[in-house]
Formats: sequence, structure tokens, C-alpha cells
Amino acid sequence: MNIDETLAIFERGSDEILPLDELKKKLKKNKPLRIKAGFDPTAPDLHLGHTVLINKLKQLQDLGHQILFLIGDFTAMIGDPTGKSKTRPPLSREQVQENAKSYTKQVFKILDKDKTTVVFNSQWMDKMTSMAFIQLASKQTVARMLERDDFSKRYKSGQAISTHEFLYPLVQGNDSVELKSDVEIGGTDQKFNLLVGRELQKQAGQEQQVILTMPILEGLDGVQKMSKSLDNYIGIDDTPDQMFGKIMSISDDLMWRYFELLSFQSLEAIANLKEAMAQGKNPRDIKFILADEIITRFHNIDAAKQAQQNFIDRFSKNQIPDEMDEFSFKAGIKIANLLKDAMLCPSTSNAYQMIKQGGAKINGTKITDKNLELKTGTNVYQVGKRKFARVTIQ
RNA sequence: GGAGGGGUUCCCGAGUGGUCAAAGGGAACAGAUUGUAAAUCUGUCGGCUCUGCCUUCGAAGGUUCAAAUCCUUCCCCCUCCA
Repeated sequence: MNIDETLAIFERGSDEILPLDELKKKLKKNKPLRIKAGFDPTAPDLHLGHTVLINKLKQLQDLGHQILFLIGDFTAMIGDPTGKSKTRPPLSREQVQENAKSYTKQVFKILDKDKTTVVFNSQWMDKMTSMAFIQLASKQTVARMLERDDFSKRYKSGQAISTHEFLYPLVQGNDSVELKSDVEIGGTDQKFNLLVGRELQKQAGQEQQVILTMPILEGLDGVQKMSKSLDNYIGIDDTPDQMFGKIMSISDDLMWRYFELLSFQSLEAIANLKEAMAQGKNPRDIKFILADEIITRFHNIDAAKQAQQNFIDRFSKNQIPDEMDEFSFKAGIKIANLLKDAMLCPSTSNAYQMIKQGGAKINGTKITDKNLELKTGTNVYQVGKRKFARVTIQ
């Protein structure tokens, strides 16, 4: 494989490679590159947003480069301010370690475990003296820190920035010095932090790392980035049915974004699908294709087919799902309390509203009377289109 | 250290003694429509033993028949000056 071909793999789907010439130089040495990617062990459940980056690591790993998978257990205790409009609450050491364990386990569904070097930045940060830490802090000015987009936004809009948040980019940059990384990969929101790594390596007299940024994947809402805390994510541990449902719920525009960043189909194939939609093909069917590919990747093709069938049965044919939570109550319970206790409504007030609006059903029949006397037996209770529970009245 | 501004229901943000469970927007939820999409329209959007009752407006006290609104103390945030 020649350098141009290799470069194409680096570039595919990436947002920026800075500076590109340096990457070419590094590749010309014909040695495996040390490729660093850092992760905060804050969200123990990986989602498709993370996989955009991990897929890239996998591609580079397959080219024979060395992946340095850095778990920011030390930095997690600072709480990365990147992309946050608020100070992030720091995690305890116990939480961090637990998260890190589950993190790596999931990552190795994609990366080759034997070829990946996992490191924790507490390995060197715990040993750093306060003197060394202050020296590290002296390597960057406040004005430079405030250049960072999210810091300056928060500063201008009058939101709090704690001093320790300034340390985050420095620690991350210092990690690059410790690891002598050739390339660091991160999301576009990490650009500033990645550049600090270059800066610190230069000051340490090292060859500077090249930075490669990957686009941030939008969550199901299509606006904010996919994240667990915003509950707009598709987890790689989600069941096939969950994945299918979530993928189908995204907007048509977002579907193309997902194709671009998550599909392994060629750009040409994706262009053909777009053309087909313009010709009148139902966008729903194209979404099916996307859902199939992703579910096949994390489960298998049979699961994908089954999920699709379940989806069609459930929604297109308006059937109720086979599996749902089951509850049992004593006779005499009021309908509103039942809906609340069966987790179908967050409160009895809300339950009354749902009944009033015709959103509550028993076996598909609308509940119209809020004082309805419930007969004993087992029935399917439903609120809205997707919340079901099998309830037994004793 | 000094001066000033501010903390309102999930978020933003009105509200300066009663008509305030608190305007408006966003998000969310339900209904209609549909491709369980988007857009649109309608409604809801603190809790409960639900045609009524109870609890909220940074925290704790106080004044008052009555407080998100006034007073006191405390906590937190921001701006300018040093």
C-alpha cells in the first residue's frame, strides 16, 4: 500500500488533519505510528457517537499502527469542560475505575485487544509533584486558554469557569509528551486540547504529534451531540429492537449524517441511495438499510432481520409488543395510580391528563372514565404509542 | 479589598405585596395527520386521596390578614475597579 492509499484511510470521514504535511513525513518513515486517543471514563455505556472515533482507530490499527488507548482516569476527576456550558461534576476514583473497566470491555468489540495498548494517565499524573504541576500550568497563558471556544463563550455569557478547568487541556497535552505520540485523534471539539499537546511536545523538544479530528455525531434529536446524559444516544449494547426503533426515529436529514459517519458503505453507494430517494423511494426503506447495517455490526444479521420484522409488526401493523413489563396490583386501585405505579406515567396528575387526552388504553380501547372500576384479570395497559405494561388485578 | 448586578417551575426568561402553580419561548408528553420521521394543527406540561387540596420562586428566619415580590442573616454566580 502506498502513502496516498494509506493517507486516504486516515482522511476518510475525518474533519481535519493538522498539519497534513507532517503526517506524510511521518508515514514516509515507514514505521508504525504511535496513535493516541484519550477517553473520559464518564459514560460506561458506549454509544454510536464514540464509535465514529473508534472505527477510525480500528482502521489505523489494521494498517499496523500502534493504538495507545488512553483512559483519562486522572482527568476524569477534573471533569472535562469541553463542549459543556457548565462545569462538569468530577467523579470519584471508584466510579472512574468501574467505568473504565466496562469501557475497555466494550471498546474491544471493535478494536483488537491484543494489538491495543491501554494506558491510564493517573500512571504518571499521580506521581507528579505539585512543583511539576505548577510548572506545567505555567506553560500556557490565561489569554490562550480563553481562546478556546467554550471557555470564551462561558466567560462572555457570564457563566462560571473554575480554575481547575484550565488544567484539563494541559494535563491532556502532557499525556502526549509522556506517550510520545505521533498522532492524536479526537472529536472536533477536542481540537484545542489536541493542539496543546503539540505545543507541549514542542517545548519538551519532541517531535510534534499530528492531530486528526473526527466529526461529532449528533444524537437522535439531530441537534445536540450524542450523549448518554442527554439521553439521545444509541448504545452499542442496546438490543436489536432498541437500535432499530431509535434509528427509525431519526429525521431524514440526520439519516444521511449517520450514513456518512457510521456506515461502512462507500460514498458512491450512499450517493446512489440519495438519488433513489430523490426518485421517490420511501425514505423509511433507506433507513431500514442503515438500521440493518448497524445492528448487524453489533449483533448479527439475523438479529437485524428479526428487529426489522418486529418493527413492522409492532408499528406498521399496530400490534402490541410481546415483551413488556409486568405488574400486579390489588383490586380497588384507581386507574390513575395504576398507570403511575406501572411506570406508564410519571405522576397521577399526568395519568389523569393522559386519560383526558385519550392517550391511555386498556387492550387497545381508550379509557374515557377516570373513575373506571377495574375488573380483576390480566390486561395490557398502554399510554401513548410506545409505553406498554401487562397488569394483573388481583 | 471596593462598587454594582443577579439566583424564578426541565432549560431560557417575565413577574416588585393579593387577580401567581407563576407570562412568553424552548424542550418534553398526548391527540390529529404521517413513513412511530420531519413539518403542521390541538391540548398538556409541580404533586395528590383531582371539579378540591397540598407544596414550590438560592437557604433560613422575620414583617403582614396576605410575600416570588418587603426586612435580616447566610450561601452561590457575574461585571467593573484594585
